[in-house]
Amino acid sequence: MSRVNKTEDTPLLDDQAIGLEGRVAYDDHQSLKVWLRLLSCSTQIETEIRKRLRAEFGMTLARFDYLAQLHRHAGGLRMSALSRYLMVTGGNVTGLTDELEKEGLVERLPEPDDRRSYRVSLTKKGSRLFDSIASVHESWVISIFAGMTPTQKAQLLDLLGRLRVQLTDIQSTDRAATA
Amino acid sequence: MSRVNKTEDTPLLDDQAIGLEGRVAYDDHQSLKVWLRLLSCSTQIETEIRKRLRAEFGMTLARFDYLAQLHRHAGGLRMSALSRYLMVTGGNVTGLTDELEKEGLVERLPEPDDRRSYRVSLTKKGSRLFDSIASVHESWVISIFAGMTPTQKAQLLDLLGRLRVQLTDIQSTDRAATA
DNA sequence: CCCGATCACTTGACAACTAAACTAATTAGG
DNA sequence: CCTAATTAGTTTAGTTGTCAAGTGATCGGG
Repeated sequence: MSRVNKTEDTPLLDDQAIGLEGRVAYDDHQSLKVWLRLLSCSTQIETEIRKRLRAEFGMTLARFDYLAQLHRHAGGLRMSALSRYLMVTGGNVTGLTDELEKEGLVERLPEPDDRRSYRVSLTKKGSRLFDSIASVHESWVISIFAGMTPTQKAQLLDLLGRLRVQLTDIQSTDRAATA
Repeated sequence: MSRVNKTEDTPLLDDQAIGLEGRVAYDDHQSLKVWLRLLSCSTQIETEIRKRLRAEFGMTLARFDYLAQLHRHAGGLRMSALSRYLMVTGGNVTGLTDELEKEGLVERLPEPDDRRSYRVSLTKKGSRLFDSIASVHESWVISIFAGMTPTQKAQLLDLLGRLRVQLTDIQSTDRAATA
């Protein structure tokens, strides 16, 4: 959850120390401030949504995400693809699938071309359940962003887009370094 | 980690469905898109930093955050205050304190006015360790935000500030509802 | 072919966190 | 004072996720 400092924006080191150190040069901790605030917002929203999902629907955020991915890919998904979309490990997907299948919300269908693999898909019951939760979920998100104008939201979306570009760059160099 | 949809920005429901539902009215899923992208960025940065902290310093993110809070509050902090700053439960703080104390990085000092309470503080060793990590940590963050100009970072900081205002509003009404 | 490498998924051990019950100290009202 | 309620921290059990080893299916070069 927390990273360094959620509630305040004071630099971790004073400017003089950084200046002497000479390593990060004259950024005035701006990047650190942005990151800490970004993290703080993200964590708070996540906590709030998790709390409401549990309180009103007895639903876990992980399961909701799982169902949402299947909803978006109506033809079903391989478990490996789910693992990538959800950004969790395969072992976790196996466990979630077991539970959701036991409750009749999803089903493992055999993959004709590859007997190692399953195609996981929403059942009618799972689809109905997701639909009933999704619109309420979106109304929560809308209320969280109610303090921003559409223009501001568009700006935020754009700025985060730039950030995302940098992130994919960094992660591809990580992979290159490992390989 | 994942929420609904990290890798794409396609709406969960098509516009027509929302229009018929009439509940969230003409937002065109903009808020949902922003939230998903915000979450995606935050999670990716967090994962990246966690990975580097472990690889280069054998340090957990939770412990680094813990040390950072103590560094910012040089006089030491009560464990309850740490719990609030780090946004974790008290039980978690107890466990982290036990480990860090065992390694000689922090110390529990008795609180003269209140014998129920401790004042946790960095030791010299803990302080040195944190200093050595903090500047490298900030350089990582700076490189992650390297794709944005200072002006863009300032904009992002401002927009997230607006979001945070809304969040504190929502959470105070939550508390009021519970009480 | 076939054997080694890879891939899809499963399993089990473990790490990190939460929630709630618990202990001990403090505060406030009668 | 004394007792009830609150507060600080600890403990325990349970949840959720990771990591790494294991199993069986598939692919590809000799």
